[in-house]
Amino acid sequence: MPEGHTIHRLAADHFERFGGRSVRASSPQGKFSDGAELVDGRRLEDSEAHGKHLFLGFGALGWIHVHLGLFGKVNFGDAPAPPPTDTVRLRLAGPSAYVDLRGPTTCSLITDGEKAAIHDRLGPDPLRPADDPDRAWARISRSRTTIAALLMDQKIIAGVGNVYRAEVLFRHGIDPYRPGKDLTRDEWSAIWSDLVELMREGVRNNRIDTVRPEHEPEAMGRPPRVDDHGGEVYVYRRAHLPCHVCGGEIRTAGLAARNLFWCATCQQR
DNA sequence: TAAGTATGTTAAG
DNA sequence: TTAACCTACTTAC
Repeated sequence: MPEGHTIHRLAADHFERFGGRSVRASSPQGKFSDGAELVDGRRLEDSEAHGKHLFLGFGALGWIHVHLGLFGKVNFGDAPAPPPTDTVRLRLAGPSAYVDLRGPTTCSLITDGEKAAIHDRLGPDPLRPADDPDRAWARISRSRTTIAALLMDQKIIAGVGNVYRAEVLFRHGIDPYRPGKDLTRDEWSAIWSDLVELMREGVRNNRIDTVRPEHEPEAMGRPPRVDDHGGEVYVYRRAHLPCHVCGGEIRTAGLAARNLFWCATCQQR
C-alpha cells in the first residue's frame, strides 16, 4: 500500500536482502514468466525508487520496473521460502531471504532508456536528495488547478499520495481547493521541506505519521486513534470526527476520483 | 456468496 | 468524467 515512502523503503529492503547476489526468479502467477526466466540466476546490482516507481537493476539485462498501483503488495520472508501461492507475480529468492510481489499494476523488464523515460515524466521526489522543488513550483505557481489535485499529479511532484496530500495541507493550514497559483513561494518551500521530513520518517518507520508532538494523543488526553494504514494522522479517513486541533468536524469530498479530507476551520484560503 | 473498499494510474469517451 | 486493471480484506445478506 504505497505512497513514495513505501517504495523507497522497498528499494532499500530489496538491496539489503539480495544486493550483490544472484537470485532465483519465478512468476508463479504467470504474467511475468518471460521476465523472470531472464532474471533467474542473475545478480541484483542496483535498486532505486522515484516516486511510486521501483527499479531493480540487473546490469546489462536491464531493470525490473515495478509499480504497485492501489492493490500491489510486497511480502518479505526468511529462507527457506514456502511454496508460493498462485497470485505471486514475482518471487525472488536468495540463500537467506525471499520476496513475493502480488497485484502490481506494472512488473516488467525494461532497458536503461525506458527507465530514463520514466524519470523524465516524473516530477521531483522529496525523497531524492538531488531533486529540485523549483521544478514543481514552476508548474504550481502558474496553475489554476487546486493544490489538492496538483499534489497528486506525479508529473509535478513524485511520491505524494492521498495520505500525504491531505496531511501536509492540514499541517500548513491550506484549503485543498486553493488554486496552485494562489500559493506563496514561502508556503511551497514550507510544504516541500515538510514533505522531505515526513516522508523520510515514513521510510524509517514504514508508516505515515504526521501528528505533531503537542497534538499527540498523550499530550491531548485522548486515546490513540491509529488509522488502518498504521500511523497517527490529523485528517486522513477521519471524516465527521473532531479535528485534533480545533474540535471542528473533519470534512470529506471526492476530488479527482479520490477521497479528500480536511478541516474547514484550520485550513483557509 | 456478493458487494464494497483501499495509500494508484491509464486510456477511452 | 468513467471505466478498467490488479488483490485481499471486511461487511452485508
